[in-house]
Amino acid sequence: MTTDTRDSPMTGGKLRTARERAREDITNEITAVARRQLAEVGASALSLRSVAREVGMVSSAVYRYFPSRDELLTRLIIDAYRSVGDAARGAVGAVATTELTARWHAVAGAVRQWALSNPHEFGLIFGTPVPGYRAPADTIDPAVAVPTALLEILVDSLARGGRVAWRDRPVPAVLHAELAQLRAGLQDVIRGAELLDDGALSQGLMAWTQLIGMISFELFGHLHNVIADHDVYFAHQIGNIALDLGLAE
Amino acid sequence: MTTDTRDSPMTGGKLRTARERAREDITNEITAVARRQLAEVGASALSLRSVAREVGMVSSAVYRYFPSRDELLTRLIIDAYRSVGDAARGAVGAVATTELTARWHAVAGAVRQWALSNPHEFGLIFGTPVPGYRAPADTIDPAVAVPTALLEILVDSLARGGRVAWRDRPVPAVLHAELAQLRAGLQDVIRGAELLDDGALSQGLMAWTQLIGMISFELFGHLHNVIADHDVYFAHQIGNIALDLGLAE
DNA sequence: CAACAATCGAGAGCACTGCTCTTGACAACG
DNA sequence: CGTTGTCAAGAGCAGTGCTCTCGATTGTTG
Repeated sequence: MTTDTRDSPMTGGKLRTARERAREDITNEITAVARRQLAEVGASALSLRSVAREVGMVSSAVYRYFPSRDELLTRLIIDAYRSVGDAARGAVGAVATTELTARWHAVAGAVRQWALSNPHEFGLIFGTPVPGYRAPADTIDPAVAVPTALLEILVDSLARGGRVAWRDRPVPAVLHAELAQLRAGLQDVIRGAELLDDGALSQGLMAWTQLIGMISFELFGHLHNVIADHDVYFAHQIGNIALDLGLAE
Repeated sequence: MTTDTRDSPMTGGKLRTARERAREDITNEITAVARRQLAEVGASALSLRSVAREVGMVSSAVYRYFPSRDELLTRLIIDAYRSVGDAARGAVGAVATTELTARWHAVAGAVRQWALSNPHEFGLIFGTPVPGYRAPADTIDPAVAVPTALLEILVDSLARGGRVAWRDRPVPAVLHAELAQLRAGLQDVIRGAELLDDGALSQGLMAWTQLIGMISFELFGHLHNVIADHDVYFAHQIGNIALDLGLAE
């Protein structure tokens, strides 16, 4: 991505000499330092001035690159989504495609391990939203990586004859319509998404909620005085969820 | 509670004239104003100075009543737990004890409605923990109200012959021991807690996680571009969870 | 009742924050 | 070469949590 120099549609294109390249470098350095400090002190205590100090600039100079602290946080949110998405994809890739239960455990465990290793980043994206939180236009793309990885497993399972735990409940019409729309949107990103009938899609969303919910409980201290060995508890519950999803052997 | 004057064991007992009574009044007023501002601007933007201003004091005076901002927040956390616990108990009390599914829907809906009405308080207790977060010594008591209400329903169901959705999975020994300890602790607060076998207790914890997880997703914006009609989605998933719990008819 | 001790509200002050504005230096482009 | 746009630096503003000091009020005790 550094070789190509022509092919400039209009404004961007080739890296416009020092200025433009320096700007990108410095922007990256600021976000890198910010990410480091975020991991250390958490989002609420992250100080733009402190980041500037570590980078070696004065605080007002940072505003040339980020219009506000919230925009910096938004950038960190995007990075965090990308990071956890990469972790999930990497874990899935290390397991045979046909080993559905193993894949489910792999992605769930990878997300949890990522969260345990980066608690403040997890809190940033799954905890209380920051007040001046940026519109999710740029965030939605990387945010869907984890649920996509989950639903892909479910789709593969359905394709191989797996059936979600049956519930003899009618799906309300309005929910049916919503799920249909969601399924249509998923077709662009998941091959075979049409296999996700209402029950499967609901259960898939539920599994995603359960995964993040369990990690949140563990990380935010709600398992205190409830469960001490989080590892085995998590693994067991994740196994139960796999049964709910009816992952095909 | 204002009539009695004797009966002082040693230090506290009767309200020790003006000083002590004024102190309690002012403490309550500060927390009341803080709670109001919390609901308005959220925890991260809650300013001790702003609270002091609204109360009519100077900021340093507030420190006579709360040693730090974090202690004020801790107090608000306790209040929030109490508030949501009251909401849950109130909802449960309005439903016939034998209507287990209705009770489950009632408490789940009550918690969600409370969260929608008090999003910042929900974020305070179930979102990213505040950095200087106080030891949970005072918070555990009111924090168990909601899960207790849930497990009580499950216990009643088991007593009436209900059976949690069966999963043919062995429970690891260490988890079995943990659940036994948890069950022992629950005996003090839930009559019949011994009916909660490992599977039921696991599923009960899972239901609690699902409930809070779903509300978190809704409130923190993770259902954006996923599900638009949160009401029907929530109700449907809560109904599915009821089936998992095997609530007896 | 008077003297002492504890408590309280107010004010000043410190170090810090996000953010704005101005100033002077440098690079890019005509 | 000169003009224009970008940049880092500094000063400054309003706000924050928190500490300390200082009178004033209240409670307790000799």
